[in-house]
Formats: sequence, structure tokens, C-alpha cells
Amino acid sequence: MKLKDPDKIKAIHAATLQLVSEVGLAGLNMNAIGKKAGIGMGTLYVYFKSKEELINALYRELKLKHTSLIYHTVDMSLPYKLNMQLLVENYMKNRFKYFQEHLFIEQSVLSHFLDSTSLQLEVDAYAGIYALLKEGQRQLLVKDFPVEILAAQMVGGANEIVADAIRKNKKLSSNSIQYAFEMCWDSIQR
Amino acid sequence: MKLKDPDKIKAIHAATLQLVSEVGLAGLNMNAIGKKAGIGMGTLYVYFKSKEELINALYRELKLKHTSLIYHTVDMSLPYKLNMQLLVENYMKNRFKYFQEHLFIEQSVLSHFLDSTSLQLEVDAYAGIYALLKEGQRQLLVKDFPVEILAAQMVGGANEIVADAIRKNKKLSSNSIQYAFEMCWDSIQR
Amino acid sequence: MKLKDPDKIKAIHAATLQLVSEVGLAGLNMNAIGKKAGIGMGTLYVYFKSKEELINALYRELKLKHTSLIYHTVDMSLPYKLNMQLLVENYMKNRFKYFQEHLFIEQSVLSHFLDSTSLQLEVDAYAGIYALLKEGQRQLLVKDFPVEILAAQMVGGANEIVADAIRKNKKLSSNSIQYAFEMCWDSIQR
Amino acid sequence: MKLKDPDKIKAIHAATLQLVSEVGLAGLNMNAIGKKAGIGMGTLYVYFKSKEELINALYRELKLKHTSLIYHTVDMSLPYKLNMQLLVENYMKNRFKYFQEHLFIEQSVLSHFLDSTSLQLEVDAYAGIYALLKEGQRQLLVKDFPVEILAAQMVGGANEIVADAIRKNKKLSSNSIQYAFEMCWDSIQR
DNA sequence: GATGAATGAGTGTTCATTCAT
DNA sequence: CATGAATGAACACTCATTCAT
Repeated sequence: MKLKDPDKIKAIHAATLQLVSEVGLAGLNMNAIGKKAGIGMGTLYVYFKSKEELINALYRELKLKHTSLIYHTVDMSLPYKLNMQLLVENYMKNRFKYFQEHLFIEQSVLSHFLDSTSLQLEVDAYAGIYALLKEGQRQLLVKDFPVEILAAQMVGGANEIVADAIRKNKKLSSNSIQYAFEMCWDSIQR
Repeated sequence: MKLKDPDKIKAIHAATLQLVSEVGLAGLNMNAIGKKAGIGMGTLYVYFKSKEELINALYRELKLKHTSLIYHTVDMSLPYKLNMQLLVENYMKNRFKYFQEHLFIEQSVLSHFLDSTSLQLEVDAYAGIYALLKEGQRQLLVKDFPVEILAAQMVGGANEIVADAIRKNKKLSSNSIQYAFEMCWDSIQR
Repeated sequence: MKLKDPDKIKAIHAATLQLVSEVGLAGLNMNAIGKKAGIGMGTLYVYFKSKEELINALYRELKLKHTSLIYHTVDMSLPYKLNMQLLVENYMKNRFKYFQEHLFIEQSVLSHFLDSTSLQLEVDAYAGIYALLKEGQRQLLVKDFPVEILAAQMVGGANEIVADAIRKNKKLSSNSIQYAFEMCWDSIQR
Repeated sequence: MKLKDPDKIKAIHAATLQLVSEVGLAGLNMNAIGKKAGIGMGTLYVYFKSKEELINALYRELKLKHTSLIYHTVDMSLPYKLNMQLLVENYMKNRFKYFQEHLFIEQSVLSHFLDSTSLQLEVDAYAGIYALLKEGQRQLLVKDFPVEILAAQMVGGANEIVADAIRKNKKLSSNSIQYAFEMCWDSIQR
């Protein structure tokens, strides 16, 4: 008996990401995924019950992976500002390096494919930054604004700077990252 | 040839915006637009050559309208910082009040419906903020960073703060706007 | 504007009946119906929401038509036995003449396509014969057995005799009908 | 070559009958048969060349079994009428007890799965009753009608009475059987 | 101009059958 | 022999677009 091939799932995920970046989530279709993944279209349904489930599964994997990756550098024994700097740098590099994956995530969230479990991950991803900002406020380093607003400012700014680089087909220079962090820190510091 | 009825175009636009906010751009279909606009589905093709053209036309109208609206408050005879403050306030209130229209704009940009003329408007919209930032640098008020990065920080931060309010079904308080501008100004000021 | 064409529904019904007699209800598919009806396959969905609804609609039309046709000859002012004779003759001729329609009805009932409203018609069709049998019992002409059993005997016998003729590609001779009624009457008469 | 495991064939047959009664012959699929039979789906193809052959094989087994069972009680040394009575009783009890199997037989005959060899069994099953009726005519006990018509009347009536009981979820009472035979005998006796 | 009936290419999904293990 | 992963033809259904009225 042939065993379920774990590489197939990877190939399906890779094909899906590639296609979404080429034709958008709305232009995605199962036939094309199969073809690009190098497997029969029917095989998709061996691994995923439906298109919706395929999208949700991929979304969850990516969202969990990146939520985890983003906070990887955080180390509470480091000075607060350095922690923030590493976080921002790491965040931006991650957005840039995996922009295809983040594009998929964003299009999924705007689409009506995601179920409530998937959407919850979107909320959960903010827990870490909220906690970090609260700690900054405790240390009287960070402005006494609602953390949602502080976080939104940080995330929105960083996202847009990375998006601008990608749109203009530029690389994400270390200068840009440096500038981004300076602006970010100035915006939230007390 | 009789002139096309401008009320019908308005109804089509309104129906499209409403539907996109309900079912997403991917879920949009011509039949539903006709029905919601109170006109026959075939009539859509009297006013728009195709679905793609309908979306492009609506996109252009909205994008031009909002690019113009956003810069309405700018008055170079005012003090620089006040100018910026009015701009940010106006920008955020506009995003909040017309969030359905901005949702349509965003989904359109991510989709593959827009032609190059439409996409150019996305670029053009930044001209005003770039000019304003350059003026700030000339006055030694604004950091000497690339204006694209300064603008991205401003726009991204403001967008995300408004998006957070909408996602959480809150109103956009004057406090939030105040906080947002403080962060924005701190981030770009020299 | 083109008006919905009532002939199309007739053509769809005719095509469906023809196809079911050729390939069975299980072999029926929408593409083939469209082709045989001389219309585009998509047009089927202008007239019927789904395959299931098409089958239910056709089933209901046929079942109501034949339930009505079968009882057309009944006239309570006639002598009881003559009434029964006309009923049986009419029933058998109807089964034979419209055997394609009755084949469709039978396959539909066995399939899982019919909804409860449709299935109810199957029950309703027996009301007339039950009433007639009760009247026969009142006149002490008919055996004092449960009417369901008397009716089942009548209907089953007649159906099978017609089915045998059709299976063997024979015509339904007036002799056969005469024999059938004699047997039928002998079986139920007191 | 090892002999095919007869238990597996039994399990496949049982699973098929069960499934057909649940979802109809049209809803039957090989995957489900395998699962319900407790064997791998691919294993079905060790025992049967195709779905069609599986159905034909099961049909033949059941049809031969029941044709044989039905005539089990016939004993030409018994009085003719008693012979007929035992036949009808036995026939009806068999239809009722094995209604799942008879349902499968009926759906198979209406479907286009059966090959000509299988269909011939349908014809062969009538040989016994035809012979019996001819003997009755020789003894001047049975009406001088074509035996096909006499047989159709008997079989159709009995089938429908049993079907009515099953449809209405009732048991087949000995009264019903008694009534059925009385009607049957009255209908064919000279 | 205004309409919606008509259309068929395209979509997600199923399933009998094959085949590598 | 036994298995179930793999496959693609076939299916029900959708929808942008056309066109007769």
C-alpha cells in the first residue's frame, strides 16, 4: 500500500502560494493547483476535503508559523528598547522574505473562505505585542496610550514600509529597517 | 444618442459597494449588482462594457475622489505641524466614514481586475504627501529619511488604527485620532 | 425582452422522459437533457433551480395528471361493477399508453430525489380507489377486507399485466384487458 | 492461486445490500462498500472485475436463491389449491423477510447495470408458475387465460400487498396473507 | 435604451478504476 | 493477496456576456 505522501502537502501548499501571488486568491482554482503541484487534480481531495479546507489549512499553518517566528527574538532579559528593535527588524525581514505567504494571509482574511477558528488566529497574533507594550508602559518607556493603538501604529507602519519596497521591486535595505525602527520607537516612546 | 442616466450609474456604484462589503469582491456578480441597483442585469452592459470595466470605473471614481478629499485641508499658509495634524485627522476620518469605499479600493488593488491606468492612481495618490514631507525636510522639521519611507509609516500607521477600530466595531474617538497624530508626528519629526 | 418560453419546459420534460427510458434515472444528466431538448445546458437552470427540482417538478406534474386521468371515467350514477370495469380498463390503457411517464414515476419514487411533498402525492393517489372500494363494501358487493389490501391487489395485478406486455413488446389487446378485469373483479367481489 | 475468501464475498454482498437500502442503487459507491464490508476498497477488485460485475454477481446469486426458495413448498402430490396456497404464502413471506434483497433485485432490473444473462433469470423465474398454472388449467381448476396474464395477476397482487405493508411499516399479518390468497385464488380459479 | 432569457466555458467535486507498496 | 493513495473523466452548477424583444 502506498503511504500518504507528506511531500504532496508541501507541494500543494507551495503551488497554492505561487498561484495566489500570480492570479490572486479569487483566480485560484483546484485544477491549476494540481497541475502546478505536479499531481492529479483529484489527489487534492485525498489531502483536503474541499477548496475551503485547503485554504483554511494553509492559512492556519502559515499564520501560526509566522506568529511564532515574529516573536522568536524576544528575550525579556534584554534591555527593552533593544528587544523592540530586534522585534521590528525581525518582523520586517520576515514580511519581506515571506511576502508571498503574507500576501496569501492577507487575501485569505479579506476573502470569505476563513472559518472562525482561522480568524481567531488573526486576533491571537497580537497578544505578544500587546504584552510587550504593556511592559514598556510599566517601565515608563512607552506612551500611556491604549496598546491596540500603539500596536496598530507599529504594525501598520512596518507593513506599509515593507509593502512599498515590494511594490517598487526594491530590496529591503538595512537602512530602511533602521529608519523604520527609529520612526517606530519615536512614535511609541514616552 | 440619449445621454446615459447618471442616476443609474450612481445606483450601480452603490449596489457594487454594498455587495462587495457583504460578499467580497470575489463573490461579486453582475446579476446581483443589477438586482440590488434596481435595474435589469442587461442594462449594466449599456453603462459598462464588462465587469472589469465597471470595477475599473468605480475604482477610478473613488480613488480620485478620496485622493482629492484627503488633501482638501492642506493650506501651505498654515504652520507646518498644524497642516500635518489636519491632514492626519482628515485622512483618518475619511477612512472611517467611507470604509466601504476604501474596502472596495483595497480589494480591487489586490485583485487582478485593475488595468495599468487604474493602478497608476494608486501611485499618484502619494504625490501630495511626498511633497508635503519634502517641504517639512526643507524646513528642517522632518527627519531626513526617504519620503517614501516617511509616508509609508504615516499612512500605514493611520490605516491600521482605523482598521482596528472598524474590526472591533468601535467608533473612531477623537482621542484615538489625537493619539494617532501624536505618534505620527513623533515618528517623522526631526 | 425575451419572455420565458413555456414550450421549453415541455421540451425539457419530454427530453427527460425520453432519456430516463433510455438510460434510467441514474444515468440521467443535465447536459444530455439540454442537448435532447435542443437548448443550452445552462438554460435548464433558468427553468429549474437544480436537477432535483427538475425531477420533482416533472414527477408532480405527471403524478397529478395521471391520478386525475385514472379517475376520469368514474361516475357514481353508473352500476358499481361497470364503474370498476371502466376504471380498470382506463387504468391499464393509461399505464400502457404513457408507460414512459409511469416508468419515470416509478424510478423517481425508488430514487432519493423526491421530497416529502412529492412523495405525499403517491399516497394521495390511492384516496379514490379506497373510497370506491368502501362504497362497494357498503353495497355488499366487495369483500370485507381492508381496502389497502383490496386496492393493492387490484393495482398490483393491473400494473404487472401491463408491464408484462411492455416487457414482451406486445400490444395491450382488448382481450388482455378483458381477462384482467375478470380476474380483478373475481378477486375483490364478495 | 489461493482461493478467494468466501467470507469476504459474503461481507461484500451484505454491505452492498445494506447500502442500497440506505442510499439506493444510484447512490452506491465502491468506497462505501469496502468500508462497510470492513475491507480495503482495492480488495473489491480482487473479487469483482468491476462495479457492474459485482452487481450482476450479487443479482444472480439472489435471483437464483429466491427463485429456488419460492418454489420450495411446491409438491405435486398435494391437492392443487393447497399447493397454490402454500406457494402464495411462501412467496409473500419471502418477499417480506428478504425485502432488502428484493429491493436490490428490483433496482437492478430497472437500472442499466444488468447484462443479458442476468436479465434472463428474470424470465426464467416465471417458468415454475407458468407450469403450475398450466397444470391447473389441465385440471380445469384455473381460468383458460394466457398463463402470462394469470401469473402477472398473481405476482403483481402479492408484490403490491407486501410492498404496502413495508411502505407503511407494518408487519405482514397472517390475516393479510389469508386475504391475499383468497383474492388470488378467486381471481384465477375457473 | 432596457430587459432578462439564453448560453457554454469554466468551476468544485465525485468516484470507478489502477497500481505501487 | 490486500491496501488505499492516485487519477482524470464526468458531473451539477455558476456566471459573464449576448441578443431578441
